[in-house]
Amino acid sequence: MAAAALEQSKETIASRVVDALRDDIITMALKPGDVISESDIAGRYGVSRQPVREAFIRLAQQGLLLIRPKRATVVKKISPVGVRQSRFIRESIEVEIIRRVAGQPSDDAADVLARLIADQEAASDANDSRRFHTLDELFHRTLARLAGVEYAWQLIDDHKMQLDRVRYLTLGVSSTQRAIAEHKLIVEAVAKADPAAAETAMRAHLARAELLLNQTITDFPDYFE
Amino acid sequence: MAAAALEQSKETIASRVVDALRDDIITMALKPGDVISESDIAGRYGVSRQPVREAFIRLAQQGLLLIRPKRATVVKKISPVGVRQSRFIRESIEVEIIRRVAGQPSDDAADVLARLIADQEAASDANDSRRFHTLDELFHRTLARLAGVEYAWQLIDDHKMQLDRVRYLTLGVSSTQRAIAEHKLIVEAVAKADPAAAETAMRAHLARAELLLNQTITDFPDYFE
DNA sequence: TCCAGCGCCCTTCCATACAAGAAGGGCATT
DNA sequence: AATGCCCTTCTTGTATGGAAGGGCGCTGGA
Repeated sequence: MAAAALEQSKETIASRVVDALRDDIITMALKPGDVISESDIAGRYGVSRQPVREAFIRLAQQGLLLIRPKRATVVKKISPVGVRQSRFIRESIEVEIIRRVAGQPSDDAADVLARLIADQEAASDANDSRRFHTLDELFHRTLARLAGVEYAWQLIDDHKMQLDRVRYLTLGVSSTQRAIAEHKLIVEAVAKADPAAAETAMRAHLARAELLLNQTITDFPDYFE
Repeated sequence: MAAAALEQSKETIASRVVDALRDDIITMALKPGDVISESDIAGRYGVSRQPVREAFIRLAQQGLLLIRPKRATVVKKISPVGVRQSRFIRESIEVEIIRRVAGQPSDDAADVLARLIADQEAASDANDSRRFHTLDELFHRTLARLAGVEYAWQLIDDHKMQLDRVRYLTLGVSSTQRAIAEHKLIVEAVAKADPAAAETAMRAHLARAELLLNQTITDFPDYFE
């Protein structure tokens, strides 16, 4: 794991440590089950234990770390049950969002979404799966904005980190072509102002995460509870 | 505000402070906009600044406090937009839950729910609005359990704190009779295994929170952004 | 060979001291 | 009288030392 010096630009040391650790966890530089300690991380980044401790608290609340008092702090293993329930939450909210958007589509909704899909195709052609992932996220976030509940997306974002770890393990595996086709189906339904079709398309799209999860559990059993 | 000594039973000092402060905030002993400081609370409870500081961090992440670096820490005012979006999230999830429960009702589902409603009627007759509120929460939580997504309720619970502050301001005002009637409608739909009717009933039930919010904003404008 | 007890080492937790920034009031200058 | 500067006094942020407790291995006995 890269003991890179923290970027000196941010506000407090504690928040820099939070960002650095979260990135390490999501990118699997810190693996589920890894044991870390305050003094360990403190020494690695050349800061005192106090800001590291506060970073641990924040990340523990986000479900990425597990602080076992007087014992140790470990990178939380991924809970299949938790991931499935996160997916349930996401599906509930995104279905409600797509119903709203398709029910009362704004004038430029379809245009904006179509443009995003075009970008995704470009990223797919360039085999840039990292960028594709970013655009995929932006697509869903844009839907939330169009429904007037962008704040709700922040919630999904928080609880999506678990699934993001799974996704990172399978970067390049997932079929971008298929995801794009599904996005197109969703946008078509929005253009036709057909909420029922939009809901069906969205559920089908999100259902693929279940397959991804099952595949990953068999590939990396040690990372799961 | 009562400077009661923290209950000595819990785990760490920090977690005790968290519980005490959260309770003070939700019950409006600490009002939105109130300025507090680490040393202030530390002196009040007879502990050092450190655990108080960690409690502040946790509560800030839950959206109850706002830490303004080097300046002060204030009890967050209630954001109407935030409350509405929390309600959107809750409605999305609870609708999905009730659809599941009504779609594939377990044998004893209706029985369990009917028993809860009976308790609510007892609490209502006794004018025990505090207990009624607890039972109301248990009703919804039970639905989540029946749908197999109890974890999802924890999420709602976190984001419900804002609305709980609103609710506390209007304790006794809300019509318990009406809420009970709505609960009965929901259970009837579940008993009939009619997801569409259950969804309609649930949406109607949750829609009342909007009225509560608007009423409270006009009654206590200082507590809102 | 097995097992119980003890002690070392590691962890997180708490207390205290110091540093750095922000804000407001008083004072001097214009 | 008005305005700009400084200084005092808050606040939160960071560093460090010790306290409390759990885990694990060694050691002594049976």
